[in-house]
Amino acid sequence: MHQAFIDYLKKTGLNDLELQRIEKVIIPRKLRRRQYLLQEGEIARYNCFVVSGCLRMFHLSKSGTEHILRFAIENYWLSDYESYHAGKPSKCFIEALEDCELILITKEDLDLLCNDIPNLRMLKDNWEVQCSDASQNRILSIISETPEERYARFLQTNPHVFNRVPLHMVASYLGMSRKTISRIRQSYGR
Amino acid sequence: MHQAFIDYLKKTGLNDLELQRIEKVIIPRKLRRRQYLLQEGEIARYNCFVVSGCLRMFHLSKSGTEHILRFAIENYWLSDYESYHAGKPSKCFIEALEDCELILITKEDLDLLCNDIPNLRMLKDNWEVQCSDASQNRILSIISETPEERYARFLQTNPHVFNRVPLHMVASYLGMSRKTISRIRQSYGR
DNA sequence: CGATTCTTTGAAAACAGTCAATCTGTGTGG
DNA sequence: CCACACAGATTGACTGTTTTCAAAGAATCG
Repeated sequence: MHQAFIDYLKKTGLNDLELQRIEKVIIPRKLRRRQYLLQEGEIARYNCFVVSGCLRMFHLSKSGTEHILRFAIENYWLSDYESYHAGKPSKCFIEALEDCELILITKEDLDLLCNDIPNLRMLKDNWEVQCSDASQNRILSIISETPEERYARFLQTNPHVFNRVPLHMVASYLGMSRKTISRIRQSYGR
Repeated sequence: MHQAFIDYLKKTGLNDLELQRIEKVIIPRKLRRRQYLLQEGEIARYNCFVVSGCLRMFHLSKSGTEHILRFAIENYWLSDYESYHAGKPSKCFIEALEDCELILITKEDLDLLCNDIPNLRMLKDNWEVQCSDASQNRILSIISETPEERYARFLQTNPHVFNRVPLHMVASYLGMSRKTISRIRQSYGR
């Protein structure tokens, strides 16, 4: 099942020997809708590549409200990197929104592999750069734009996510109530 | 003047040879209050280490409002990493809020050095992890907390920044108006 | 078809933003 | 040393928007 993962790696120019080393340590995992990959308090030991499916990472406040920090779909990497990097208990949950096929790698294995395989390291560095750019843009969006603008930006930037997740989760991701997102759609279209 | 920078590097266990290599390529730079290190449209060619002083990076919206993306004080690294990594024109400004002493390194030089000096690479990786953790927490804070809570969190997490920058910039960083931040202080103390 | 999940909607209340004026403290130059 | 300018902080009245809560309407799935 993890052929998609291999293909993804091959695009980056890894040779067969390197591929074999990677295949030795990866852990394929299936998740059904509503299953959790990570729960609050656990340590995120794995970085997770999404072969198929869709997940969300969210935080649960004391008052019981969920706040979505990220979505992940095919070809995304996902983990609670704060927990992953520091080895501390996570403050978040990661939940499958659809049935998922995932590839897990422990931080130890991935770090070792990255030391020996420059192309893999590049891949990882690129992903991290992408993430940090996305974070910065998201921060700017939240502090500077109106709800309308944020909605429009999300729709434009993440159409593939938008079409797969319930609207109230988009609202949660954008930091607005579902009432507000409904109102926007009314005037803004769709 | 860049002795502080050398000391900072030494703490990470670099040897003298490595230090010499680094010293060859760094560019000391002084900025006076209100001077810009980077302006919108320019490419962020440098990563910048703050020896002394305080800076802000902000975005200027079409309507003329400034939105602060980050502050930097002593021992922080700073750049518009979106521009820095991709070599694209920046959407932001970086401005000195006080007279500053900085150490600049071009991306090319830093990348080369990091390839040869594992300790330096670790240093850089650590900084990036810190940044991404901070971003994630900031996002969570904005989408899940009330202005009061965000204010309190900033006060607690960044007291050294808080005491050095004008209040309306804290407001801008937190994504609220100065009216709101004033109101909070009235009830919340100070 | 029944049950669950998702989306919209209404009315009331809470809240934050705008604008403009005032107040404060700092520092500069005459 | 004083006067003035300047940047920063607070305040008030008003406006507009968002949240809350709850309930009803759609849509989807087994």
